[in-house]
Amino acid sequence: MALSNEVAENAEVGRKGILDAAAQLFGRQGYGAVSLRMIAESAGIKAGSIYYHFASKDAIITEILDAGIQAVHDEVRDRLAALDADAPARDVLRAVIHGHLGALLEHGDYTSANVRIFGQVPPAVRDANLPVRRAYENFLDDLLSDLQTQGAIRGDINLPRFRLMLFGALNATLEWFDPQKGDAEGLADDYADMFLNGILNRDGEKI
Amino acid sequence: MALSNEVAENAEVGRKGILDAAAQLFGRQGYGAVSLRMIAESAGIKAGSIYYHFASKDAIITEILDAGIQAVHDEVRDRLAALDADAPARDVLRAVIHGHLGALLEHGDYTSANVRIFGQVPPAVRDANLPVRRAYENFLDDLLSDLQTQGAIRGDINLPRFRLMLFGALNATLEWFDPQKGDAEGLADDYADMFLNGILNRDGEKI
DNA sequence: GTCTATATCTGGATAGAC
DNA sequence: GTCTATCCAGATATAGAC
Repeated sequence: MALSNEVAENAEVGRKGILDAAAQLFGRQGYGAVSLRMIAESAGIKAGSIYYHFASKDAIITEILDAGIQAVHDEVRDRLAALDADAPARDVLRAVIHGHLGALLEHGDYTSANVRIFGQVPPAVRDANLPVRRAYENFLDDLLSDLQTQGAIRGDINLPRFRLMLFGALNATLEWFDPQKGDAEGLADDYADMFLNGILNRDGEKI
Repeated sequence: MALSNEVAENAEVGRKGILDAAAQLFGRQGYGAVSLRMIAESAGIKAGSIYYHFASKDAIITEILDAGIQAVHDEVRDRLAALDADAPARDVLRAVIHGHLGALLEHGDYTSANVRIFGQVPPAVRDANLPVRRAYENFLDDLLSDLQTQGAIRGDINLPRFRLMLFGALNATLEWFDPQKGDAEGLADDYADMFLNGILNRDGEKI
């Protein structure tokens, strides 16, 4: 009986256990600071065993990076799908911001690992992640383009530049926001308000 | 004659040569990817010689991080000082954005190194950089607070949160903007416009 | 599928000659 | 102030037992 139990326990670690442990460590400590020994210990196995599942450290990173983008893309897509077909532009943009920020701050080590370590990995690994990134960028650019054509977004806004600005601001929240202490949805509300309406007081114009 | 020339050449490398080489490499490749041997080679000396000037790799980083923040702080302060005393809030905020972005993108390896590697260095090094960061943050918070009291910034804007959002968006430009190809001042104009006025079309409200 | 043991390399750091 | 030579710790990765 002991044998079959041990086998079952070992089998549970496996590939996913390594990926989960690695994603958590990379997201918190960065690419260079995390060794295969640390990943192995966190996953409950020995360092050498990792090579049964992955060919290299970079192979692990590559998979984590792709999963991270995909999770954000999926979350944003789902929130948009939940809207009414005739939802106003404000709600569409809010859904994007809430989805992106929610995936980043609340769901998961893969998304935060992606944001944190993408700039630190070797160029070859970065290149491998580009197709998935591009797909998400194109998805958003199409959406924004529609909103601008409809007249909801000002015509003089440079859309790719706005997207880069938005991503920069949203992704940077990882560096200081703690979802345990603060309210991620409230943060998304504040950000959406600033992006959509600006910070200047317009009382003078309205009156 | 040869002797004195050689001494002069060697003396020119020294402390500053090491810092400059290190800042450039760190800013481009990240903390973990840059070794002391690489820094030494780029500075034109051997790795062992670095320890005449610095006690450790972290001592080099610490100095670069402080210089980076200070350069941005100085640039923003100077641009504000160049304004008329009764300059409108729009111009004050524009000066901040132009100064921060200008220091980041055009003047120097130290500022970009700071943004790129701050999240990668050991905690002790990060802590050492905090006082200089805090000083810049407090400087901006005081400025924003004045503008809000005057009624220029909407009363319901959470100022520390706006500052974090602003920094996130501005600092992220390092990841994609190339000042050789694009116009940094034009970029600052676009960003300032989006932050101050928002991206939504307001024609309907005005008419 | 995981273990132990180890090969190989590269990193930061030190000592002493010049 | 810089060089050469070297120590030592820690990294990725491999080989073969179980």
